[in-house]
Amino acid sequence: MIDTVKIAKALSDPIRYKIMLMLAQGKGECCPISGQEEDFRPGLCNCEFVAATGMIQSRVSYHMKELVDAGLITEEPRGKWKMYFINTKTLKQYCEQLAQDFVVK
Amino acid sequence: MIDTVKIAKALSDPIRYKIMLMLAQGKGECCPISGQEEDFRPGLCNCEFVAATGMIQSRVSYHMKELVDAGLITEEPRGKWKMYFINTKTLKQYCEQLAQDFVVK
DNA sequence: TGCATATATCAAAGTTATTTGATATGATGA
DNA sequence: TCATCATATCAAATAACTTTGATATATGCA
Repeated sequence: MIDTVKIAKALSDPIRYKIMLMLAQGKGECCPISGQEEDFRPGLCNCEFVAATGMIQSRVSYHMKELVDAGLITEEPRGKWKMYFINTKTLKQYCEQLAQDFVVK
Repeated sequence: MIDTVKIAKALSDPIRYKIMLMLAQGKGECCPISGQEEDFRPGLCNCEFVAATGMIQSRVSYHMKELVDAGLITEEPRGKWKMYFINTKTLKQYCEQLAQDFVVK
């Protein structure tokens, strides 16, 4: 069962929302990821957000953790980088839960 | 245009989420509203939440204002009471925006 | 009018979240 | 191994949010 309030809290910060948007767009410029493989998924590393937002690294790290904890993104180590991917499944479940709780009566 | 982050913030408090659930259920016991009229909409007054949650009145009032400001509920004075109604339109727009921002790419 | 009830607002206190700077961990590559 | 780079974690400071108790406003009714 998803934690609707926790997901809402994760989405309730403008910086985290922007990070989510960047992940959804999936356009990275910083780290060497390729898009030719069979199982390619767009992902971005921590330093991508540092570059794009001007925030210091520890601040980005804190927000990434919040998003991971809420299940909105997943992380995957790649060498010394860590790649992040948006988790559309959680977003879908979140919307479905909202619909069930509030709309469908 | 809806403010997605603001709506998420309004939904990110467990008390406000509970209030929303109560409004969606629309089962009031405190104030004299009838369900026979042609244009009847289920609504609840402030004191309903005070009774159901044990919170003091000013606290409920604060949270109702947060929900109203986010557009998640509407309010309507009825004599000395104020009735609240869930605004499913905003919830719908919120979900649509999430889908557009994060899922549809 | 005067009293009771319902809600709003305010300031102060309490709590939680965010930011920063420093330091630690862990991987890479010379 | 050693230096470098990317990320994580921590403690302290700051900022934002929530709660409370007191008071104000407004309506309804005797």
